[in-house]
Amino acid sequence: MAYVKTEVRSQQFVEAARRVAERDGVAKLTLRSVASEAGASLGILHYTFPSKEELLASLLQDVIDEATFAFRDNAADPKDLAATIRAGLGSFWNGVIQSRDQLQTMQYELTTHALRTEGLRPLAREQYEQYSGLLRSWLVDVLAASARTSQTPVDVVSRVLLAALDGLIIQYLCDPDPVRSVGDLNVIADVTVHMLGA
Amino acid sequence: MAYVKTEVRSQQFVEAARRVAERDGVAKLTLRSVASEAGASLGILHYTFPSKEELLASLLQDVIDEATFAFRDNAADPKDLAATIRAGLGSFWNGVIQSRDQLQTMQYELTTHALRTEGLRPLAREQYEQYSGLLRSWLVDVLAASARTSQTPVDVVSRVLLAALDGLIIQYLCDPDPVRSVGDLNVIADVTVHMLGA
DNA sequence: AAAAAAGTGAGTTGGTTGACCAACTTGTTG
DNA sequence: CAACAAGTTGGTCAACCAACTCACTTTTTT
Repeated sequence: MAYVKTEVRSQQFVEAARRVAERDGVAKLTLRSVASEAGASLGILHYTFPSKEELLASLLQDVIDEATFAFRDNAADPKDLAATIRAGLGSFWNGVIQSRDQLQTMQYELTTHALRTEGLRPLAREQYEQYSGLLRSWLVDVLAASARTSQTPVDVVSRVLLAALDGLIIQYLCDPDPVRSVGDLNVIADVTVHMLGA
Repeated sequence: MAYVKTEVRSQQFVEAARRVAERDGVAKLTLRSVASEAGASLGILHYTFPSKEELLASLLQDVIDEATFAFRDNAADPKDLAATIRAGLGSFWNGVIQSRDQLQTMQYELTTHALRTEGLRPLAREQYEQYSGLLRSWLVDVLAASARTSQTPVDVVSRVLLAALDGLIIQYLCDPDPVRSVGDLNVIADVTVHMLGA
């Protein structure tokens, strides 16, 4: 095993942990499985992450940091706010459908695990603050592009929108029907426009 | 341990399993912990449920069967559909807030577990069909009371509403702020009325 | 060249887990 | 009431697990 700075090694382990958690589930993530996945010895894992909880905290943080909804790709049309919203949500949903289900499942597993683990609970909160924050800034941009202000507070809209998308993902995981989910998504888009007050 | 029919024993174990899963998390639900919780020996548990998966299937089925949103308590006001919706969702949300968080957390744990377990996956689907079905029939009743028809297909409305509520629950679990959540809920109520086409 | 950092691999401790079984007790039935 | 089915018991099993130690080697830094 090559000699690299702990910082780098740490990142490698986090990536290995992510693969394991995604493939086998958070419940089956053990230090051994992670070490094996990373092709490293158990000793060095323990050297890098003194405890399993610290590894999981880093994994969750990594998942949080990575979250960047692919909204910005679509240029905001100043004239048609509704179309911009629809396009943004559409490209987001494409990402969800294309990413294998296991990634989404892992996120819920991580969240519930964090809720059950005293030391990780703040991260669960941070996770959702990050998500709604991303949606919020997207909405702010979209509104700015069409020189409007929202009727409902943007904070509220972003949280409700996040909630709807979150629930839609769960339903999609339980019954992966692309047609149905896209139909539901369009209604969510309409409803979002309505909240913004069009 | 008294001799009782397997059917009864089975129900006792499911109840014990529910208590354990709720209190300690699905991950910590072991045959031993369930047997101990039920005050029974490990052997009789294994006799009643030949495998852990069968026990979990029964538990999930039990959770599904139990689901009855407390909507019907509020009489539908034929004149004010919006108020009826708001009242219904409000009483539902009261139930969520009053029920210890752990019950909700357990439901997500059960769902993700079912998604990861080949034999249980159909139950995850059934779970969400049941939930959206309950919302659907409530909406149908509410609409009927005010002699209206929905602009958006009721199936779609019930799924989107379910999604929003589901997501709201997760956010509430991660950051239990009653004031914020009730504010968000009211927006969801408005949006629901909008979907129905008022 | 010395010190510090990174990595190794084997081993220990003290557990938990799901599955399984032989023997036993109780209930039921012919 | 004998026989059989149903229910119950305590214990065994092999596998796995997290956490940690330790003596040691290799690499990097100073």
